[in-house]
Parts: sequence; structure tokens; C-alpha cells
Amino acid sequence: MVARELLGCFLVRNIDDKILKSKIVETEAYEGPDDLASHASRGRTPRNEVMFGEPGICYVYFTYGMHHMLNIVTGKKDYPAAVLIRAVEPFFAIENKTSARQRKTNGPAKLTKFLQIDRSFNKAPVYVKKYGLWIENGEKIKKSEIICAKRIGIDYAGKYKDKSWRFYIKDNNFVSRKG
DNA sequence: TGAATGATCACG
DNA sequence: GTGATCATTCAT
Repeated sequence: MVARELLGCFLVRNIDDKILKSKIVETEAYEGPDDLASHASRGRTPRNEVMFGEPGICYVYFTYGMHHMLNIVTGKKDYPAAVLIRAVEPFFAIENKTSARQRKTNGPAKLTKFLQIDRSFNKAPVYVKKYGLWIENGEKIKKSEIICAKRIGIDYAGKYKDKSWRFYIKDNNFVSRKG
């Protein structure tokens, strides 16, 4: 499953030629048209149509009136599946203290705010650097270091809410809180 | 536990 | 057009 493979990969953001490299430490999978937690479960709409397209494309959307979410499309064309990036560990210098540092990127909405990711990145391929946001191969995470858990914030999803499709790196200090 | 806050979607 | 809902966060 791609959600596991993304753990340890680097999410790289280029802001005015400043390279901000972060390691992905927590993800959630949204798998297929039947997954009630996925936006795609209620059919194809203008918002989620990118999930029905080619894999390797960003799906960025705005929710709760204040938060952006970053996903990577993983399913083949016409099969809607994506991975939500829930938390990353910064691999660049941050001016603040360590305690504040860990609070910058340990949640899906926090990391998009910190890395200045918004809907302008929707539909941008993550294997091309020209858009200022891409993914590089990173550390290989051992199976024993990957924790599976239930997904978060999807209580409306019926029997799918208890699927253990959330993955994070064991003992990493940057995974999101509610876990 | 609940407010903030606005895009999105299902109506018709 | 209207109204309900939401892959969250932070403060109470």
C-alpha cells in the first residue's frame, strides 16, 4: 500500500528558492469508491475529480473554513484513492526552539499552513519540481517501525471509520496528537 | 466540549 | 438561490 511507502519519504517545498525538506512520518489512506470516509464515495464532483485521475498528483482542498489538507493521489485512472499527509518532520533549520518546532507540522492542517500549501497546488504532480512541491525518496522504514491505527476525524463513515488505514513511524515525536 | 469559518454539495 | 456538512485546531 502506498501509504506505507510514503513514510520516510521527503516532502520538499520550494518557497522563493528556499528549500524546505521534511520527512513524512504519518499518513492516512482513502481507498476506493466504497470508502465512506473518502470524498470520492459520493461520486465524482468538481472538487474530487483529481482523485479519479492519474496517480502521483496532489489533491489539496479547504475544509472547516480555515484548513487546507494535502493528499497524494495513488489509485490508477478512474479508481479514486489517495493518501492524506497527516504529519511531517522538518529537515531544515527552524528559528524557534525545539518545543515550538514539534508543534509546527504535527497535524494535517498545521503542516500545510507551515509549508504554505494551498489549493493552487491542487492537480500538481509530485514528481515534478517546477511547481515548488515534490516528493523525493527518503529513508527506508522498517516494517517493525510502522504502526497501524484507526483513522481520525471520520466518525460519519459508518463501518469504514474503524479501518486501520492510518500509518505512522514508531516513536517519532512529530506524529499528530490524537493518536 | 464547542466555536471559528467558508468552500462544497444536494436540493429543486 | 438556501442550508447542512466538514479527512481540524485551539481554547474553555
